[in-house]
Amino acid sequence: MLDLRRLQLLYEFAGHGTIAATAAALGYTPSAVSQQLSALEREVDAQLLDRTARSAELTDAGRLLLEHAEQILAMVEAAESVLAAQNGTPRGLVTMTAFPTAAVAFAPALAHSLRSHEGVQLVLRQTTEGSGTRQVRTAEADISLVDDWTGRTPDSAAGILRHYLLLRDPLVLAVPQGHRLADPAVPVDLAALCEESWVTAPLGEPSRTAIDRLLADVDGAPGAAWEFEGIGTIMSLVARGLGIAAVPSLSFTSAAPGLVHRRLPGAPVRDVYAVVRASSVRRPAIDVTLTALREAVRDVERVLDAEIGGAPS
Amino acid sequence: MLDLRRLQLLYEFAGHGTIAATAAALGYTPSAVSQQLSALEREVDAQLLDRTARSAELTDAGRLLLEHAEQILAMVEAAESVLAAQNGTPRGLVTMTAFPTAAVAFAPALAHSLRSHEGVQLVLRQTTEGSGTRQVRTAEADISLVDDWTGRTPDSAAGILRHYLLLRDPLVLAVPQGHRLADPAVPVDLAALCEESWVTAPLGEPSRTAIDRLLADVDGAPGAAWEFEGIGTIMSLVARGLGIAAVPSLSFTSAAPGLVHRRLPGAPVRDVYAVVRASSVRRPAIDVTLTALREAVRDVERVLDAEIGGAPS
DNA sequence: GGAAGGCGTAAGGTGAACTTATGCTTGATT
DNA sequence: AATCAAGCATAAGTTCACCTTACGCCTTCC
Repeated sequence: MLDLRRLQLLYEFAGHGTIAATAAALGYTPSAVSQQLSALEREVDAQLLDRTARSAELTDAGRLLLEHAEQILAMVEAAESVLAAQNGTPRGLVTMTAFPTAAVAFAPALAHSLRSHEGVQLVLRQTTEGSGTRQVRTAEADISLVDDWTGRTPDSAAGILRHYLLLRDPLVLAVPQGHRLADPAVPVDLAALCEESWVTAPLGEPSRTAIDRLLADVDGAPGAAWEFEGIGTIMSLVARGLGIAAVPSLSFTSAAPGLVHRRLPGAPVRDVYAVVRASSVRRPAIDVTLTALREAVRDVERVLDAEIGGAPS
Repeated sequence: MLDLRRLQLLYEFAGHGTIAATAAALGYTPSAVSQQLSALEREVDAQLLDRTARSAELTDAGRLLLEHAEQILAMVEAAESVLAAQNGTPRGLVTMTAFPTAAVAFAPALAHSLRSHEGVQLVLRQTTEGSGTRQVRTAEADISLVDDWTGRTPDSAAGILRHYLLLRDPLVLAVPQGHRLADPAVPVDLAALCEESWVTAPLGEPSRTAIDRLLADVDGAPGAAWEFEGIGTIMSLVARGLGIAAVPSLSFTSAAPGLVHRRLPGAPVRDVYAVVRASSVRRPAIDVTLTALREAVRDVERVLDAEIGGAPS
């Protein structure tokens, strides 16, 4: 293994021309320089200097090594300065997963908020139902956006995980334009809703369970004519007049035109959390991503407020 | 100044994932690795590892430094292997100067002989009258080809310089095709030559002095109708029938067609030397160039022999 | 022909780096 | 729940590399 200090010495020697001058320039004795250059020669097993009684100059091999040394030293210097320059500024790869609605809802605002941090590279991936927390635990992801319909504050697994509440996302009614309920003047009556044609998520999905519960409170059930997977599919079918649906308000960030939303009295609300390992909270890149996430949430809330009217309680 | 061994340690750590495994792989104790990585952190003044009680992993800064370290280490390795690979094989820049005739005469054969030494880069430059030796002394050139009409062996300046006799180059007669003297059967009579029309170099040039001396021996002088500078010019004028000329035989390596040569009885001969600093003889690149030069001389002699017939005495 | 300047080697001291020893924390196993 | 094993950090000691001092050799300049 070559020694950088000796390469530096070779470089300085090439600049000064004599061992004595090199030593003087670096604050060493000539003897030290001579010994170190000899050691360098032993290391590369080649004669680097042509030594006479009163002078020493580079051989061809010395010049060859010098060329490489200059490149290497320049690269080392570059590495040092790069590291010094962005000491403290966040940087690195952040892997984030999110349930589908959140992924599409926050992605644009997130990208915008992170644009000022050039060194931070974000990978955003959709998760299937409920695997987000596991992914954070196993370090498959650094951050995961998860939703919770129970309203209980999640346990943070003995301090390993940390949960940040991002927003509360109520179920709202989606109706096609021109529908009777699209008129804001018409009150939303839960009991009457049961008579409508519904487009719903399959049984077992949290949002389906939530609307079933709500209507069960008034002793009804959605006229579940159509069951489809995927909020996007459901919304587009509603827009085409197939029926009405109950969807989380977040879905309206990417709603097709021709859709009207109505607030549902007493509607269930889901809590949207960011899950992070406690150990990675200190990482500047994670920290920056989390604040960017909160910014993105504010952006989304502002858009939803303007569209749906009135912040979700 | 960063330390390469520590960068290597960082690199190995990144590959093994744990300090203990890194230590085991390199034959160190875990303590040593831990201490050295800590030292590296102090050097760059940044936290490179996220250390917990039972694990340690790279931070973003660590990964950043790792990227640079990989490049640097690769470059160092390349430098080492390059130096090792051509240890002993000649290499480097060789600067050679030569009086004009020799430069054009030897250049092609030299280029051919040096083709097998990829690392040797030759710069060949023409010199003006008599400056070759000075250029070698002052290290403006490594080798210089000089000519000497005196026949004395040159002094080597107290061992600093070294002279190698390359060839003896006689003055020959150049006549145009169709000229009376172009017939080999016609004997060359010095006294009769004085009646010819001559193309000569200007007074003071060694070749001019030489022919003047030769003809003075028979109480004559060239009918110097035309004086021109440059052997090439003179030869081409002779080829066009302007007159005859006496030129060193070397000039015929690049003679225009339509020229015939005749040997001059008792013609002066110049000695062509290669001058080198004694200190640089040991340089492999110089050594290789000198042997290539001798090869080139043999090539040129062979060509001249075939053309002029009979080696110059 | 000294004197000076430059280079190399020998010997000695200092500091860095590695080892050994020890303790702490965490995750797994019984 | 307790013990064990694994991994990391720190403290102290030892070894070795590197720098200095001292000295000799050679060349060059006055």
